[in-house]
Amino acid sequence: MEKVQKQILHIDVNNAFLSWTAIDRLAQGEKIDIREIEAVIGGDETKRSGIVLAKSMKAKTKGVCTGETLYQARLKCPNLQVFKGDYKSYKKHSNDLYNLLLQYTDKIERFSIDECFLDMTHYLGNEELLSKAYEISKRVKKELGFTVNIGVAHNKLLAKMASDFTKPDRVHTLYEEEIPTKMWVLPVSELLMIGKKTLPKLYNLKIKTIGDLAKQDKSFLIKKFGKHGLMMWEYSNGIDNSEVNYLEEKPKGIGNSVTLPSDIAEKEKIEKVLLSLAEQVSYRLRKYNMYANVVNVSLRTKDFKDFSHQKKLICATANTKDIYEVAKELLNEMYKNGTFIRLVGLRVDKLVDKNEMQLSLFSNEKNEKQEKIDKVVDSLKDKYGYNFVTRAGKLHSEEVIKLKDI
DNA sequence: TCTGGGGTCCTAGGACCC
DNA sequence: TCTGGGGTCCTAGGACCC
Repeated sequence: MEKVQKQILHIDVNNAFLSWTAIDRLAQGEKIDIREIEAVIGGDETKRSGIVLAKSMKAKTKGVCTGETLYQARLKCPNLQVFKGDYKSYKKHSNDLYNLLLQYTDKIERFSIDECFLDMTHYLGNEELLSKAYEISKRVKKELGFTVNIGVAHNKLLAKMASDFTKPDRVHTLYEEEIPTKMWVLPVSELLMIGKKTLPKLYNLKIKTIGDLAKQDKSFLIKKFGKHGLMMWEYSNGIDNSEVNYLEEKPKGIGNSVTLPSDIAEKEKIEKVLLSLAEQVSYRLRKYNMYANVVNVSLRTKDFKDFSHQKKLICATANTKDIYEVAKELLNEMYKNGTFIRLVGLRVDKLVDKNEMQLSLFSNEKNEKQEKIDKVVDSLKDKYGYNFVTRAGKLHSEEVIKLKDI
Protein backbone atom coordinates (compact mmCIF):
# COMPACT_ATOMS: atom_id res chain seq x y z
CA MET A 1 0.00 0.00 0.00
CA GLU A 2 1.41 3.34 -0.99
CA LYS A 3 1.64 5.87 1.79
CA VAL A 4 -0.18 9.15 1.33
CA GLN A 5 2.09 12.11 1.77
CA LYS A 6 1.08 14.18 4.75
CA GLN A 7 0.50 17.91 4.41
CA ILE A 8 1.48 19.71 7.61
CA LEU A 9 1.43 23.32 8.76
CA HIS A 10 3.15 24.60 11.87
CA ILE A 11 1.82 27.92 13.13
CA ASP A 12 4.00 29.91 15.51
CA VAL A 13 2.88 33.26 16.96
CA ASN A 14 5.63 35.87 16.62
CA ASN A 15 6.83 37.07 20.05
CA ALA A 16 3.55 35.74 21.42
CA PHE A 17 3.47 37.15 24.95
CA LEU A 18 4.80 40.53 23.87
CA SER A 19 2.46 40.81 20.87
CA TRP A 20 -0.56 39.85 22.91
CA THR A 21 0.27 42.31 25.69
CA ALA A 22 0.80 44.98 23.00
CA ILE A 23 -2.69 44.33 21.63
CA ASP A 24 -4.26 44.44 25.11
CA ARG A 25 -2.56 47.75 25.89
CA LEU A 26 -3.64 49.34 22.62
CA ALA A 27 -7.19 48.16 23.30
CA GLN A 28 -7.03 49.91 26.67
CA GLY A 29 -6.16 53.18 24.94
CA GLU A 30 -2.38 53.17 25.37
CA LYS A 31 -0.71 55.07 22.56
CA ILE A 32 2.58 53.20 22.34
CA ASP A 33 2.75 49.81 20.63
CA ILE A 34 5.35 47.95 22.68
CA ARG A 35 6.20 45.85 19.62
CA GLU A 36 7.79 48.98 18.16
CA ILE A 37 10.11 49.80 21.09
CA GLU A 38 12.85 48.06 23.08
CA ALA A 39 10.60 46.02 25.33
CA VAL A 40 10.25 42.64 27.00
CA ILE A 41 7.69 40.68 28.97
CA GLY A 42 9.48 39.77 32.17
CA GLY A 43 9.01 37.97 35.46
CA ASP A 44 8.99 39.71 38.83
CA GLU A 45 12.42 40.55 40.24
CA THR A 46 11.03 41.14 43.71
CA LYS A 47 9.84 37.54 43.62
CA ARG A 48 13.23 36.39 42.37
CA SER A 49 11.83 35.40 39.01
CA GLY A 50 13.24 38.23 36.92
CA ILE A 51 13.80 36.63 33.55
CA VAL A 52 12.90 37.56 29.98
CA LEU A 53 9.80 35.68 28.78
CA ALA A 54 9.43 37.43 25.40
CA LYS A 55 11.18 40.25 23.57
CA SER A 56 10.39 42.78 20.86
CA MET A 57 12.36 42.77 17.58
CA LYS A 58 14.15 45.94 18.68
CA ALA A 59 15.20 44.34 21.97
CA LYS A 60 16.36 41.28 20.03
CA THR A 61 18.53 43.48 17.82
CA LYS A 62 20.29 44.66 20.98
CA GLY A 63 21.06 41.05 21.87
CA VAL A 64 18.34 40.44 24.43
CA CYS A 65 17.59 36.69 24.74
CA THR A 66 14.61 34.80 26.11
CA GLY A 67 15.41 33.18 29.45
CA GLU A 68 18.19 35.51 30.51
CA THR A 69 17.87 37.70 33.61
CA LEU A 70 16.37 41.14 33.29
CA TYR A 71 19.60 42.41 34.82
CA GLN A 72 21.63 40.94 31.94
CA ALA A 73 19.11 42.22 29.41
CA ARG A 74 19.39 45.77 30.76
CA LEU A 75 23.17 45.66 30.45
CA LYS A 76 22.76 45.03 26.73
CA CYS A 77 19.82 47.37 26.32
CA PRO A 78 19.78 50.19 28.90
CA ASN A 79 16.48 51.69 27.71
CA LEU A 80 14.69 48.38 28.00
CA GLN A 81 11.07 48.60 29.10
CA VAL A 82 9.75 45.67 31.10
CA PHE A 83 6.09 44.65 31.16
CA LYS A 84 4.27 42.02 33.17
CA GLY A 85 2.61 39.02 31.56
CA ASP A 86 -1.08 38.16 31.81
CA TYR A 87 -1.66 34.45 31.42
CA LYS A 88 -5.44 34.74 31.29
CA SER A 89 -5.27 37.11 28.35
CA TYR A 90 -2.73 34.87 26.60
CA LYS A 91 -5.05 31.92 26.93
CA LYS A 92 -7.82 33.94 25.30
CA HIS A 93 -5.69 35.04 22.36
CA SER A 94 -4.51 31.46 21.95
CA ASN A 95 -8.14 30.28 21.82
CA ASP A 96 -8.98 32.97 19.25
CA LEU A 97 -6.23 31.62 17.02
CA TYR A 98 -7.37 28.03 17.55
CA ASN A 99 -10.94 28.90 16.61
CA LEU A 100 -9.81 30.57 13.41
CA LEU A 101 -7.67 27.56 12.50
CA LEU A 102 -10.60 25.21 13.09
CA GLN A 103 -12.11 26.64 9.89
CA TYR A 104 -9.36 24.85 7.96
CA THR A 105 -9.15 21.53 9.80
CA ASP A 106 -10.16 19.97 13.09
CA LYS A 107 -6.94 17.99 13.15
CA ILE A 108 -5.06 20.55 15.23
CA GLU A 109 -2.46 19.73 17.84
CA ARG A 110 -1.99 22.52 20.36
CA PHE A 111 1.71 22.11 20.94
CA SER A 112 1.94 25.01 23.39
CA ILE A 113 0.03 28.20 24.10
CA ASP A 114 1.47 29.82 20.96
CA GLU A 115 2.15 26.90 18.60
CA CYS A 116 -0.08 24.55 16.61
CA PHE A 117 0.39 21.73 14.15
CA LEU A 118 -2.32 21.34 11.51
CA ASP A 119 -2.88 18.14 9.54
CA MET A 120 -3.97 19.51 6.16
CA THR A 121 -3.68 16.24 4.24
CA HIS A 122 -7.18 16.76 2.79
CA TYR A 123 -5.83 19.69 0.74
CA LEU A 124 -4.35 18.31 -2.44
CA GLY A 125 -0.90 19.23 -3.62
CA ASN A 126 1.72 21.71 -2.52
CA GLU A 127 0.20 24.66 -4.38
CA GLU A 128 -3.12 24.43 -2.65
CA LEU A 129 -1.49 23.90 0.73
CA LEU A 130 0.76 26.91 0.29
CA SER A 131 -2.07 29.18 -0.74
CA LYS A 132 -4.02 28.12 2.36
CA ALA A 133 -0.97 28.96 4.49
CA TYR A 134 -0.86 32.47 3.04
CA GLU A 135 -4.59 32.84 3.55
CA ILE A 136 -4.29 31.87 7.22
CA SER A 137 -1.38 34.24 7.69
CA LYS A 138 -3.33 37.18 6.23
CA ARG A 139 -6.49 36.42 8.13
CA VAL A 140 -4.76 36.10 11.51
CA LYS A 141 -3.07 39.43 10.98
CA LYS A 142 -6.25 41.19 9.88
CA GLU A 143 -8.77 39.56 12.18
CA LEU A 144 -6.71 38.96 15.32
CA GLY A 145 -4.15 41.74 15.11
CA PHE A 146 -0.94 39.76 15.52
CA THR A 147 1.41 37.99 13.13
CA VAL A 148 2.45 34.36 12.82
CA ASN A 149 5.16 32.39 11.09
CA ILE A 150 3.93 29.36 9.18
CA GLY A 151 6.01 26.34 8.25
CA VAL A 152 4.76 24.23 5.33
CA ALA A 153 6.08 20.68 4.92
CA HIS A 154 5.27 16.98 4.70
CA ASN A 155 5.99 16.15 8.32
CA LYS A 156 5.85 17.87 11.69
CA LEU A 157 9.58 18.22 12.18
CA LEU A 158 10.17 19.95 8.85
CA ALA A 159 7.13 22.19 9.32
CA LYS A 160 8.44 23.26 12.72
CA MET A 161 11.94 23.87 11.40
CA ALA A 162 10.47 25.92 8.54
CA SER A 163 8.38 28.15 10.79
CA ASP A 164 11.59 29.02 12.62
CA PHE A 165 13.28 30.49 9.53
CA THR A 166 13.27 34.29 9.09
CA LYS A 167 10.72 36.14 11.21
CA PRO A 168 8.25 37.76 11.62
CA ASP A 169 5.09 37.36 9.52
CA ARG A 170 6.47 34.83 7.05
CA VAL A 171 5.43 31.61 5.35
CA HIS A 172 8.26 29.16 4.63
CA THR A 173 8.26 25.79 2.93
CA LEU A 174 10.66 22.97 3.71
CA TYR A 175 10.05 20.13 1.28
CA GLU A 176 12.37 17.13 1.07
CA GLU A 177 14.27 18.51 -1.91
CA GLU A 178 14.87 21.77 -0.05
CA ILE A 179 16.57 20.12 2.94
CA PRO A 180 20.16 20.53 1.63
CA THR A 181 19.84 24.23 0.80
CA LYS A 182 17.51 25.37 3.59
CA MET A 183 18.27 23.10 6.55
CA TRP A 184 21.69 21.48 6.22
CA VAL A 185 23.41 24.86 6.04
CA LEU A 186 22.11 25.86 9.49
CA PRO A 187 24.18 25.52 12.68
CA VAL A 188 23.48 22.20 14.38
CA SER A 189 22.18 24.06 17.44
CA GLU A 190 19.10 25.01 15.38
CA LEU A 191 17.94 21.40 15.11
CA LEU A 192 15.04 20.40 17.33
CA MET A 193 16.18 18.43 20.40
CA ILE A 194 19.77 19.63 20.27
CA GLY A 195 20.16 21.48 23.53
CA LYS A 196 23.02 23.09 25.36
CA LYS A 197 24.34 19.79 26.78
CA THR A 198 24.51 18.00 23.43
CA LEU A 199 25.96 20.93 21.48
CA PRO A 200 29.52 20.84 22.93
CA LYS A 201 29.66 17.06 22.43
CA LEU A 202 28.83 17.51 18.75
CA TYR A 203 31.39 20.27 18.43
CA ASN A 204 34.03 17.91 19.79
CA LEU A 205 33.14 15.56 16.95
CA LYS A 206 33.59 18.44 14.48
CA ILE A 207 29.86 18.47 13.80
CA LYS A 208 28.94 22.12 13.31
CA THR A 209 26.02 22.20 10.88
CA ILE A 210 22.86 20.13 10.55
CA GLY A 211 24.38 18.86 7.29
CA ASP A 212 27.46 17.62 9.17
CA LEU A 213 25.15 15.66 11.46
CA ALA A 214 23.11 14.24 8.57
CA LYS A 215 26.26 12.87 6.92
CA GLN A 216 27.35 10.94 10.03
CA ASP A 217 27.08 7.18 10.14
CA LYS A 218 23.78 6.32 11.80
CA SER A 219 25.20 3.46 13.87
CA PHE A 220 28.06 5.67 15.05
CA LEU A 221 25.58 8.19 16.45
CA ILE A 222 23.54 5.43 18.08
CA LYS A 223 26.67 4.01 19.71
CA LYS A 224 27.63 7.46 20.94
CA PHE A 225 24.25 8.86 22.04
CA GLY A 226 21.84 5.90 22.21
CA LYS A 227 18.24 6.61 21.31
CA HIS A 228 18.95 10.30 21.22
CA GLY A 229 21.62 9.61 18.59
CA LEU A 230 19.13 7.86 16.34
CA MET A 231 16.70 10.73 16.72
CA MET A 232 19.37 13.31 15.89
CA TRP A 233 20.30 11.39 12.76
CA GLU A 234 16.68 11.07 11.66
CA TYR A 235 15.85 14.70 12.38
CA SER A 236 18.93 16.00 10.58
CA ASN A 237 17.82 13.98 7.54
CA GLY A 238 14.28 15.32 7.78
CA ILE A 239 12.77 12.01 8.90
CA ASP A 240 9.79 12.16 11.26
CA ASN A 241 6.79 9.85 11.08
CA SER A 242 4.86 11.20 14.07
CA GLU A 243 1.20 12.05 13.67
CA VAL A 244 -0.54 15.32 14.43
CA ASN A 245 -2.02 14.55 17.82
CA TYR A 246 -5.31 16.36 17.66
CA LEU A 247 -7.26 14.48 20.31
CA GLU A 248 -7.50 16.18 23.67
CA GLU A 249 -4.96 14.40 25.85
CA LYS A 250 -5.12 13.86 29.54
CA PRO A 251 -1.98 14.90 31.42
CA LYS A 252 0.51 12.24 32.50
CA GLY A 253 1.60 14.24 35.51
CA ILE A 254 0.68 17.45 37.32
CA GLY A 255 3.14 19.57 39.23
CA ASN A 256 3.53 22.95 40.85
CA SER A 257 6.63 24.58 42.21
CA VAL A 258 7.49 27.88 43.79
CA THR A 259 10.62 29.95 44.18
CA LEU A 260 10.51 31.22 47.75
CA PRO A 261 10.65 34.95 48.57
CA SER A 262 13.89 34.16 50.41
CA ASP A 263 15.87 30.98 51.02
CA ILE A 264 14.70 28.95 54.00
CA ALA A 265 16.51 26.32 56.05
CA GLU A 266 13.85 24.99 58.41
CA LYS A 267 11.93 21.84 57.69
CA GLU A 268 8.74 23.10 59.33
CA LYS A 269 8.61 26.05 56.96
CA ILE A 270 9.23 23.86 53.94
CA GLU A 271 6.36 21.65 55.11
CA LYS A 272 4.03 24.66 55.04
CA VAL A 273 5.02 25.32 51.46
CA LEU A 274 4.37 21.67 50.65
CA LEU A 275 0.86 21.98 52.09
CA SER A 276 0.10 24.89 49.78
CA LEU A 277 1.49 22.96 46.83
CA ALA A 278 -0.44 19.80 47.80
CA GLU A 279 -3.65 21.81 47.77
CA GLN A 280 -2.83 23.29 44.40
CA VAL A 281 -1.74 20.03 42.77
CA SER A 282 -4.57 17.90 44.16
CA TYR A 283 -7.14 20.55 43.22
CA ARG A 284 -5.93 20.39 39.62
CA LEU A 285 -5.86 16.58 39.77
CA ARG A 286 -9.49 16.49 40.88
CA LYS A 287 -10.46 18.92 38.12
CA TYR A 288 -9.22 16.32 35.63
CA ASN A 289 -11.08 13.59 37.49
CA MET A 290 -7.86 11.67 37.92
CA TYR A 291 -5.95 9.83 40.63
CA ALA A 292 -2.19 9.81 41.15
CA ASN A 293 0.01 6.78 41.76
CA VAL A 294 3.30 8.58 42.39
CA VAL A 295 4.18 11.63 44.49
CA ASN A 296 7.40 13.52 43.85
CA VAL A 297 9.02 16.29 45.92
CA SER A 298 11.82 18.36 44.44
CA LEU A 299 14.06 20.94 46.07
CA ARG A 300 16.52 23.49 44.73
CA THR A 301 19.25 24.75 47.02
CA LYS A 302 20.39 28.34 47.13
CA ASP A 303 23.31 27.42 44.85
CA PHE A 304 20.97 25.88 42.27
CA LYS A 305 21.49 22.21 43.00
CA ASP A 306 18.33 20.27 42.23
CA PHE A 307 17.31 17.01 43.80
CA SER A 308 14.14 15.02 44.15
CA HIS A 309 12.60 11.99 45.82
CA GLN A 310 9.52 10.13 44.75
CA LYS A 311 7.31 7.39 46.06
CA LYS A 312 4.84 5.02 44.51
CA LEU A 313 1.60 4.87 46.44
CA ILE A 314 -0.03 1.63 47.53
CA CYS A 315 -3.34 3.08 46.43
CA ALA A 316 -3.97 5.87 43.93
CA THR A 317 -5.39 9.05 45.42
CA ALA A 318 -6.58 12.57 44.73
CA ASN A 319 -6.87 13.61 48.39
CA THR A 320 -5.04 16.72 49.48
CA LYS A 321 -4.23 15.11 52.81
CA ASP A 322 -2.89 11.84 51.38
CA ILE A 323 -0.63 13.66 48.97
CA TYR A 324 0.55 16.06 51.65
CA GLU A 325 1.38 13.22 54.05
CA VAL A 326 3.51 11.43 51.44
CA ALA A 327 5.17 14.71 50.50
CA LYS A 328 6.16 15.20 54.14
CA GLU A 329 7.64 11.69 54.28
CA LEU A 330 9.67 12.39 51.16
CA LEU A 331 10.90 15.69 52.58
CA ASN A 332 11.98 13.86 55.73
CA GLU A 333 13.97 11.39 53.65
CA MET A 334 15.79 13.93 51.57
CA TYR A 335 16.14 17.13 53.57
CA LYS A 336 19.23 17.75 55.63
CA ASN A 337 18.49 20.34 58.28
CA GLY A 338 20.24 23.64 57.72
CA THR A 339 20.36 23.43 53.93
CA PHE A 340 19.13 26.65 52.37
CA ILE A 341 16.30 25.98 49.94
CA ARG A 342 15.34 28.30 47.12
CA LEU A 343 12.61 26.33 45.35
CA VAL A 344 10.12 23.70 46.45
CA GLY A 345 8.21 21.55 43.97
CA LEU A 346 5.51 18.93 44.28
CA ARG A 347 4.23 16.82 41.43
CA VAL A 348 2.07 13.76 40.97
CA ASP A 349 2.69 11.19 38.24
CA LYS A 350 1.35 7.94 36.79
CA LEU A 351 -2.13 9.42 36.70
CA VAL A 352 -5.14 7.23 36.08
CA ASP A 353 -8.69 8.11 35.18
CA LYS A 354 -11.08 8.00 38.09
CA ASN A 355 -13.60 6.04 36.02
CA GLU A 356 -11.05 3.42 35.10
CA MET A 357 -10.27 2.68 38.73
CA GLN A 358 -11.89 -0.16 40.56
CA LEU A 359 -13.20 1.95 43.38
CA SER A 360 -14.12 0.72 46.82
CA LEU A 361 -11.52 -2.02 46.58
CA PHE A 362 -9.40 -0.12 49.07
CA SER A 363 -11.67 2.74 49.91
CA ASN A 364 -12.83 3.08 53.47
CA GLU A 365 -14.76 5.50 55.59
CA LYS A 366 -11.75 7.67 56.28
CA ASN A 367 -11.03 8.11 52.57
CA GLU A 368 -14.60 8.96 51.80
CA LYS A 369 -14.58 11.59 54.51
CA GLN A 370 -11.45 13.16 53.05
CA GLU A 371 -12.98 13.16 49.59
CA LYS A 372 -16.02 14.96 50.92
CA ILE A 373 -13.87 17.62 52.57
CA ASP A 374 -11.94 18.17 49.32
CA LYS A 375 -15.15 18.38 47.35
CA VAL A 376 -16.53 21.12 49.60
CA VAL A 377 -13.27 23.07 49.52
CA ASP A 378 -13.06 22.74 45.72
CA SER A 379 -16.55 24.06 45.16
CA LEU A 380 -15.83 27.05 47.41
CA LYS A 381 -12.65 27.71 45.44
CA ASP A 382 -14.61 27.48 42.20
CA LYS A 383 -17.17 29.92 43.51
CA TYR A 384 -15.09 32.49 45.34
CA GLY A 385 -11.63 32.11 43.81
CA TYR A 386 -8.74 29.79 44.46
CA ASN A 387 -7.22 31.76 47.34
CA PHE A 388 -10.47 32.32 49.17
CA VAL A 389 -10.40 29.05 51.05
CA THR A 390 -7.40 28.31 53.22
CA ARG A 391 -6.60 25.34 55.37
CA ALA A 392 -6.67 25.81 59.14
CA GLY A 393 -3.03 24.77 59.37
CA LYS A 394 -2.08 27.63 57.14
CA LEU A 395 -4.21 30.20 58.93
CA HIS A 396 -2.44 29.55 62.20
CA SER A 397 1.03 29.81 60.77
CA GLU A 398 2.83 33.10 60.60
CA GLU A 399 4.62 31.93 57.47
CA VAL A 400 1.80 32.00 54.96
CA ILE A 401 3.18 31.63 51.50
CA LYS A 402 0.67 33.02 49.11
CA LEU A 403 0.68 31.21 45.83
CA LYS A 404 -0.27 32.97 42.69
CA ASP A 405 -3.78 32.59 41.34
CA ILE A 406 -4.22 29.68 39.01
C1' DT B 1 17.31 43.28 41.91
C1' DC B 2 21.01 37.11 39.14
C1' DT B 3 19.22 32.66 37.21
C1' DG B 4 10.47 30.77 36.13
C1' DG B 5 7.33 27.26 35.88
C1' DG B 6 4.91 23.78 33.37
C1' DG B 7 5.63 19.60 31.06
C1' DT B 8 7.57 14.79 28.48
C1' DC B 9 10.77 11.28 27.79
C1' DC B 10 15.03 8.65 28.65
C1' DT B 11 18.75 6.28 31.33
C1' DA B 12 21.04 3.73 34.75
C1' DG B 13 21.31 1.12 38.81
C1' DG B 14 19.30 -1.69 42.47
C1' DA B 15 15.79 -4.98 44.09
C1' DC B 16 13.47 -8.89 43.18
C1' DC B 17 11.63 -12.90 40.69
C1' DC B 18 12.08 -17.09 38.08
C1' DT C 1 31.22 -25.12 42.98
C1' DC C 2 32.64 -20.04 40.65
C1' DT C 3 29.12 -17.21 40.87
C1' DG C 4 23.50 -16.98 35.13
C1' DG C 5 20.78 -13.93 32.99
C1' DG C 6 16.35 -12.18 31.41
C1' DG C 7 12.51 -9.44 32.76
C1' DT C 8 10.05 -6.00 35.44
C1' DC C 9 9.42 -2.53 38.80
C1' DC C 10 11.07 1.34 41.32
C1' DT C 11 13.84 5.45 42.01
C1' DA C 12 17.02 9.53 41.10
C1' DG C 13 18.63 12.40 37.93
C1' DG C 14 19.07 14.61 33.55
C1' DA C 15 17.97 16.53 28.82
C1' DC C 16 14.91 18.87 26.23
C1' DC C 17 10.70 21.59 24.91
C1' DC C 18 7.79 26.12 25.29
